Amino acid sequence: MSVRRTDQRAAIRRAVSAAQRPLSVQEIFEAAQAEVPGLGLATVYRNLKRLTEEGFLRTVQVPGEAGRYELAGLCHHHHFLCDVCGRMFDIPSCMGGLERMVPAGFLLRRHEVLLYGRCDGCAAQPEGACVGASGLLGSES
Amino acid sequence: MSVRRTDQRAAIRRAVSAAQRPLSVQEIFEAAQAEVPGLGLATVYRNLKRLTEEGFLRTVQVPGEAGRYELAGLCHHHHFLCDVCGRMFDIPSCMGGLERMVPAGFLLRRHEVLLYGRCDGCAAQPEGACVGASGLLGSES
DNA sequence: CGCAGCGTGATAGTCCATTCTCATCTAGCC
DNA sequence: GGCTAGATGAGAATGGACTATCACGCTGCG
Repeated sequence: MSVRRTDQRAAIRRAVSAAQRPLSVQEIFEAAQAEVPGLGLATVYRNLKRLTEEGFLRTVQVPGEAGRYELAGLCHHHHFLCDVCGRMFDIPSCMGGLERMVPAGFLLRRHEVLLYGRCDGCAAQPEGACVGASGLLGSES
Repeated sequence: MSVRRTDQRAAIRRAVSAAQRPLSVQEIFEAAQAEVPGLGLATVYRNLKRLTEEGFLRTVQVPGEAGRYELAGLCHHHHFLCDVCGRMFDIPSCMGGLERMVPAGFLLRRHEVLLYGRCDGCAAQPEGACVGASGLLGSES
C-alpha cells in the first residue's frame, strides 16, 4: 500500500499550510500537537522530511539556527526575521540587479536576502512586552 | 599582566587577515597549523572567541552551517558562497531600496544578502575537477 | 635567571538538532 | 472483523560544533 493518511501527517501539513510564513520545527510541533494531542516530535521530523522529499515543503535555512519549513512552490520571495519574537515572515518583493554585484568570472546561481528587525506586532509593543519566541503560530498581520 | 603574545594567536590573526574572505574554523585551523605545527583546535576556538570579543574579528553566520570569521571593521558588504569549493568570498557592493521591501509596520534594522554559485576558479574548471572544500586558503583572485 | 600566571594541547564533556530503535498501533484492503 | 505493512511515540543514540578541564609550557616582569 504505502503512504497512508494519518491525522498526524494531516495536522502537520495543515500547520505549515495555514501559517503564511516559514515555521520552525517547534512551531510546527506545537501547532500540530494542538490538533493531535500526544503527537511525538519524531513524527514531526519524519513527516517534515518526507513532505520535503515529496516536494510539498521546502526548508528555509537560517544563519546560526535550525532550518524552518514553508510550502514549496511559492514564487520567488525572501524573508524577514523578527529580532524580538523570532518569527520569520515572507517578503514578496525582490530587488534585481544582483548579477551586477558578482565579480567577473563568478557564476551566480541563486541568492538569499534576509531582513532583520521587528515585525509589526513587536515594533508596536512597549519594548520588552512582546510575545515570546516560537511559542505560537502567526496570529497577526 | 594579561594578554600575552603567542605564536599561536599571531598565526590565527594572520590567517584571517591574509585571506580576503571569511574563513571557516577549519580553514583557519589548517592555515594557522601550517605556521605553528601542533596547534590545537581548542586554541583556535579560544582565540577566535577572544579576538571576536576584542573586536578584531566578526563572525559571519551561514545558513545551515557553522559560522565563519572575517576581520571586523570592514565596511558594509555581502558574500558569495561557492557551491563547489565551499569557499566564501566578499562582495563589496550592495543594492539599496531594501526598505521598500518591508511591509508596513515592520522595522528594518539590518540585512544579509548571500549569493550562491561558482567562484571564478570553479566556474572555469571542467565540472568535477575543482579543489575540494575548505581544505585550503584563498589562493586565487 | 626566577617566578607567577596566562596560554596551550589533548581529550572529555556539553549542548542541540535530528535520527534511530522498537514495541505498539492503525489505515486500508480482504 | 481480521490481517499486514506502514505509522507512531518515547526515549535512546548519533553527529557536529563548541567548551571545559587540567597538567605542562612559555611569556613577560623583576
